[in-house]
Amino acid sequence: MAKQLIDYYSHIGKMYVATDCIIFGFDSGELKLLVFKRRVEPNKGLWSLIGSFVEIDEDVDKAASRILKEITGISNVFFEQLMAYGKVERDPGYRCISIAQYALIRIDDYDEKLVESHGAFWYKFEDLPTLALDHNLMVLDGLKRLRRRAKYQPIGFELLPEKFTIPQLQALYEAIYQRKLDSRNFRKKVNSLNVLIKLDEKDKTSSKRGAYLHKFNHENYNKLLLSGFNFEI
Amino acid sequence: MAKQLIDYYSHIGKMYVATDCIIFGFDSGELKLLVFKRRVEPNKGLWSLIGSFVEIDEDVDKAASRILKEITGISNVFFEQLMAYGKVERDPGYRCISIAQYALIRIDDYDEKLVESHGAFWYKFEDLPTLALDHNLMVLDGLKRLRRRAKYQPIGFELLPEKFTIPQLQALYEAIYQRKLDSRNFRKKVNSLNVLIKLDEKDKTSSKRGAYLHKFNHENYNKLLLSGFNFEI
DNA sequence: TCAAAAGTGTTACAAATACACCCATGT
DNA sequence: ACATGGGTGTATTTGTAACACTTTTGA
Repeated sequence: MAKQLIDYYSHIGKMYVATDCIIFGFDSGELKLLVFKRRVEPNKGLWSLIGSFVEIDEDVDKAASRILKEITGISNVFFEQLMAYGKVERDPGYRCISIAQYALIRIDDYDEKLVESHGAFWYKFEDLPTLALDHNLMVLDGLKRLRRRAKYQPIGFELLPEKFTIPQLQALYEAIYQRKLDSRNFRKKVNSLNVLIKLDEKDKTSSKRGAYLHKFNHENYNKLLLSGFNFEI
Repeated sequence: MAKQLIDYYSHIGKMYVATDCIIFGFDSGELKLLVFKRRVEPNKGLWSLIGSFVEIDEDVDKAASRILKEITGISNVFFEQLMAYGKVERDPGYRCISIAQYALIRIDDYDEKLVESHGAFWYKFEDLPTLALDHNLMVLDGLKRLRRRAKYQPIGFELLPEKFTIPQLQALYEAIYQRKLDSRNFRKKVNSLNVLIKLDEKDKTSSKRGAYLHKFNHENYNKLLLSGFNFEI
């Protein structure tokens, strides 16, 4: 089949494969999405996700790493494939299948200049504008996945800076689920996981009293990932 | 970008897109997978999933429907995209990205002749042989997804015939999770969902006493799908 | 009459939820 | 001194898990 089909698409056109990144961030207590002014047709000028064609000698996930590195300057951004979008008419220009990835970023971390030089903007999730092509659909699917995933992996933690406070963590989960959580129950749950190390420092940026900073116990965190885990809140 | 890139891949080779189907079935109390003797290179003669290239003017999910229809003779097989597999070296012949789909079949339903004429075989899940390319990986990922999905959607029901008994339903879940379940707890849970209608008929194929047949209350079932749902067992 | 699967309830334990007040500090 | 967000404990409810016997009937 390989040989007969090496020119499978030649008489009818070409198949393109791209990958697009749904980049979630968390800042000022709000869930945000990184979007870009589109510089190419179709839909030039619209906001869109950032993406790229997949090179012929490049793994799909490598392509996503490459994009994320280019945009954020960080080379170990957490990301995971969402799914492929393969409707014929999804891109009016030509036949292009896009593999959507969702990525979680610690907004503190990323190189702000790089982001700005790419015409990017962090949109609050609720205020998201119409995006190019089928990108709004991708984003909705991405959020659904994020929510589901957050229940059986401590995935939300990927969105926080190295050191963070419990109220910040709670605000993150409130942003993901779009509802208020009870702080006592939340703390109880988080503590029971045994993955946080309380530091002696306080963060006073959001209150006079200050909240204790915490960091990860990566060892326990990894154990937790393996043993399967439930963060139903 | 569309115009500059219309020949993006021309100097280096072509990008192929295929879709492969992980077809789960359930029969004689066991979870099974439909596999095929591969008739084409690479890996000719090995068992493999059934798949096809995606036509240039064909939606990816339409391609999957087409394959499933061809093989099983059924046109409304339940299936869902798993994810795209995009490693460069996944197919040694040429660059081909495959979008894996997982499908659930009521083994009673399908056209047995069609399946046989395609060189297909229902393998017991535990006895699965080495499959072509990265298909074993796809299958493992597919099972993981099936298990996770079965917890928040009554997806397992798709694998059963129109009329089925509670013990059959339980055996199905036991096959999916590969562990014994307590029949009293199982029945309690199933009943609490309010999606089954008990019929007056009995199925006596597996016991002298016979077990009551049930069918779906599709209305309640759909409500359940929407309201989010928990089938932790 | 017996073998084999179907069907049925209760108790113990664990987890989720609901709920309200004092604390520390900068202004 | 007061406003603001941080931090803490208990009681109730809900759901999960463990557990064993009786029923039906064809062979």
